[in-house]
Amino acid sequence: MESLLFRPSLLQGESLSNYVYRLSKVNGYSTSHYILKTLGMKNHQYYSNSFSYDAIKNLAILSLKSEEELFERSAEFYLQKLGKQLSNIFLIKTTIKFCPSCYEVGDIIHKRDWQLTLVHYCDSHKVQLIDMCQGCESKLNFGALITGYCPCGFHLLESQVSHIETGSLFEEYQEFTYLLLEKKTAPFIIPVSLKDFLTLASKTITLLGGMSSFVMLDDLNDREIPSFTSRYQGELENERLKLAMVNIFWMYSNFPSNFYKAMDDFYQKPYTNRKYQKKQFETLFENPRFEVIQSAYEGYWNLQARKQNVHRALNEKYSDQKYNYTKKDLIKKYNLTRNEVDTLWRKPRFLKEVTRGGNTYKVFSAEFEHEINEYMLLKPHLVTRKEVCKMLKISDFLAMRLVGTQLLRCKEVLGREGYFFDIREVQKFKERYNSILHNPIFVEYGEISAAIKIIKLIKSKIISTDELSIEFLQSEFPRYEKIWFANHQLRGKQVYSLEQVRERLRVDGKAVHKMIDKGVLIPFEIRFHTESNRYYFLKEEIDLFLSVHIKIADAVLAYPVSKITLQRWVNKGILQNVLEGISNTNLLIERELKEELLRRGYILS
DNA sequence: ACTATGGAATCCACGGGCAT
DNA sequence: ATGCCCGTGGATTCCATAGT
Repeated sequence: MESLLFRPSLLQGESLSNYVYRLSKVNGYSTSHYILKTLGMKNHQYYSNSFSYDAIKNLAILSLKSEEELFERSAEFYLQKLGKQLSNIFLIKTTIKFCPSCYEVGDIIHKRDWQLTLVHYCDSHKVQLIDMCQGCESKLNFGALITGYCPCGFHLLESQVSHIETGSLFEEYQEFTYLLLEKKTAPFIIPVSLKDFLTLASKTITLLGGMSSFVMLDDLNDREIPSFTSRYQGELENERLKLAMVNIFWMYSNFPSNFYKAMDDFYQKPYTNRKYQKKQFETLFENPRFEVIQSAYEGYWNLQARKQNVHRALNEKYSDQKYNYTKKDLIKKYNLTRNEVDTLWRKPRFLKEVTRGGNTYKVFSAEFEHEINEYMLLKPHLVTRKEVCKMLKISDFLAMRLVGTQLLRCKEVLGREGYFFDIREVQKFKERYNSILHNPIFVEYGEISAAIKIIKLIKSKIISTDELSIEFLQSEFPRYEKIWFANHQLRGKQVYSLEQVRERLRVDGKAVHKMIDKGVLIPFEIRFHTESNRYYFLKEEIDLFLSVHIKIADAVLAYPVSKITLQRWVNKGILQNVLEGISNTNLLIERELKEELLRRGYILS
């Protein structure tokens, strides 16, 4: 194989197919057929500017050019640079775009960069590229450029030229893309390479697809941003792709203001669509380069979460993606001892079974992780029962009584047996109730038992500390005593089952269980041999509970105060919500409410 | 000017009914 | 028990108004 007689130099930006076309022309061939045959190329490769390694090698001999500089002009240059995935989206092969002004001059009919769907105008003439026949509106291929005619008979030289609008966002966008093509990086939110920008664009379109355009382009009637995930669609709708690309560019300019505007619109999409698109977009953040966008994006969802506009599950997605922990995981993460971890593994409710490699393992379910967190916070404050006795100056026996009556709560210490207490709770108990515990007036009522009962009444806000006079106790105490502690045996007592309590309180069974867990209701627990625990409640106790508490909705009817104000008082801690963390209903203590209303002058005595 | 409050509007999540 | 649907409660924001 020998070199050709005439070997023109490569022109600025021309595609390799364009060069082969010129090479044939200057050497006097009527078509490119001869050269293509010599190179070992098929016609469709020529049309799509796809040159194999062998073809380029042969062309280098024919033209006396280096293989590198030839390769750079082929579509494979971008295929190599962007990878297959991005090329599939952004590199057009079967159809072409052309510049009518370039075409008139005749030398350059096709440029390599015009194969990219992000380029829409010719940088030397500032003219919009044409991608379809203006006679029949069908797509054009490279063959049409060579012959000069669309198969319908329309002459390409008769194409109308439209100049780019100066000062438009579209112009700004195109200048940016040419900067990307010329240089390695261009300034964007962060300095981006072509590949970075296309990655960003390919993910972003999942958000924008289907939304109405943020940018006005006068030559487009249809203002819905197209999705170009389907390459076929993308090629057919090249003009609309322009709209998509400019919108993507718009979304990240004036960052993050426009970004948030776009996110707001995205949020209006139906949830079922949104959740998949969201997931798709988030794969962008696998690349750490887009950290700035990620933090703005997460900021947006956090804001929505604060507004209660998104599901909690969506919001928590960022905080913890781990679902299960192995023993090793926990030891490492929380610096636990093996003993402590083993204790956790003895609690079936924390554990899940997973199958890995055909074996079944027990793992710690991350949904209970907060319990470990609480334990870690509690750990430094734990004291033994002996220390509690010292602090409160009480006997070991009384300490056990306080535990039995739930006035002091035992804490579990992982990996250790025995009774442990939170020193802060003990301290609080000491400040509030130690004087009562040691008050001589309870001697009359059976000493310690009476003191415990009274503390319990105060804690339940049934009586206040001001009322602790001898006279009061003599007159009122037996009644309360009867209600709360008369006899721990249920025989002969009127009781409610859990089901009945549920009905009386008008709440769900789950809520009752939560109330038991949180100590709001204190049940009698009866353990049957064959069944799980059954709960019973004293009828009087439940009736009392109902009579001393009031729902916000009922309070609004009973007192001259608005729902919102009561909600605010609860939020500020002015009023206590006894169902906090249990139900979404606020249940107030009516006595507390009345006092507050009186204090603020909402009601008179 | 600043704070507290109420009303309207809006969202999500829960509770409860119902079917399975 | 579990899943689904629907009504409703609470949280939040914006806006207007009253009181200081």
